[in-house]
Amino acid sequence: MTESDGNFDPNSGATDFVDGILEQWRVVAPGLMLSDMATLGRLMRTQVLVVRQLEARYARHGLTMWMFDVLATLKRNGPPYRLSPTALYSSLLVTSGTMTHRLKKLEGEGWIRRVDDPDDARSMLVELTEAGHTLIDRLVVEHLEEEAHLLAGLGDAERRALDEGLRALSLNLEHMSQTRADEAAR
Amino acid sequence: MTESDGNFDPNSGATDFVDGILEQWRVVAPGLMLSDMATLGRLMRTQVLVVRQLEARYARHGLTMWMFDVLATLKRNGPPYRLSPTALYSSLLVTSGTMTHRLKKLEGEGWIRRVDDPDDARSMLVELTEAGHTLIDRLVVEHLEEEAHLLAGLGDAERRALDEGLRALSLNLEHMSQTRADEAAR
DNA sequence: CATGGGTATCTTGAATTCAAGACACAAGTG
DNA sequence: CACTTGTGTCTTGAATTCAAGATACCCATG
Repeated sequence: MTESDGNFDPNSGATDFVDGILEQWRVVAPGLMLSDMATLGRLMRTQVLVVRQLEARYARHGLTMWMFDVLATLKRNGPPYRLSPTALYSSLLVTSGTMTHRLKKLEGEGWIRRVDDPDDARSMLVELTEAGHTLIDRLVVEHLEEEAHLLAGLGDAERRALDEGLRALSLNLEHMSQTRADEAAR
Repeated sequence: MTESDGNFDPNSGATDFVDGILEQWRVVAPGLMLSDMATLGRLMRTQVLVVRQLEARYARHGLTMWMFDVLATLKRNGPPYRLSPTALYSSLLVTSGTMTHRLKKLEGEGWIRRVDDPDDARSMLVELTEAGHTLIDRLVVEHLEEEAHLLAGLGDAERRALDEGLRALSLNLEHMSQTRADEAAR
């Protein structure tokens, strides 16, 4: 109970990396409201650690996370397993140029194929090849395994708190960027 | 209540982007355990959205997030506001090469300075300049403002769940990578 | 004090990403 | 139909990152 500011106390005994950071700030700049920094700092840090674990898993097959992301997006959209580059990069939060590059690589590996869009001469459609299907079907299982592994150490209450908290944040942020987009569109 | 699998239900009415993804998987590949994917998918996505907001804020001053990270690390460590490159890149989860590049840029802008370590001729020490102090003192306040803004839409319970959940995940992941590091060191 | 293993920093080259813009086609308006 | 505006994809150049290795120095051991 060494909380002297207006920050709330996340009970618990063990301290993580971010706790150390907060303690440093309290010394150097007393009086700052640090609880938001704590939460978002953990978001940043855990994201990096999760990415590292997942990347290590994909690397066993000579793959990277972005390859999984693209193939999984094509797969989960269902038959005919075909999407436009625009749909892909919008869904994955990257730019069109990034997607062009990714598709070139994936096509070179033989996991996707590009076909002309019959309804729009500007557009291409990207679809999974047979090899692509085989690959992503296997990878999804491994992906879920690895994710389960990453969360396996959490208790039931923690697991639930994490899910509810992230869900709330997700809805909040999506609402915010939606609002921003609407404003920009006027 | 359209939950047919063994996944638990995070109550609530509104659906976020990840809910849509899960629904697609349920159709294409029924029977998968998707709750872990949901949680970690939200972690990934919210991280990107948070980074975008913060970057936009730094950009007002012609800065980027990694600049803030380095300067803030130097500041919060307190007098004499001096750290080795190794301490910096370890703390920030980047490689030594990345830190070399960052320090070169920051030195060019006049926010840090490199001095020889009197105790170890292999080492340099990086310290904040006067300009660096002025800059980071101002930026920290803005940073906290922006973070508060990002979390402002959350209710009390959600806010607390997010914090506790991320804290548990953080401890769990740090423990995992610690274990891995120990094993590798044998 | 020689020497072998360990540490700290930097360099190099490749990969990935983005922003900005080029270009072609689409679609609505008059 | 002509024209303006919007959309979809790709190209280009710069920035950032990492992995791997080079180099210099530290330190414990004999």
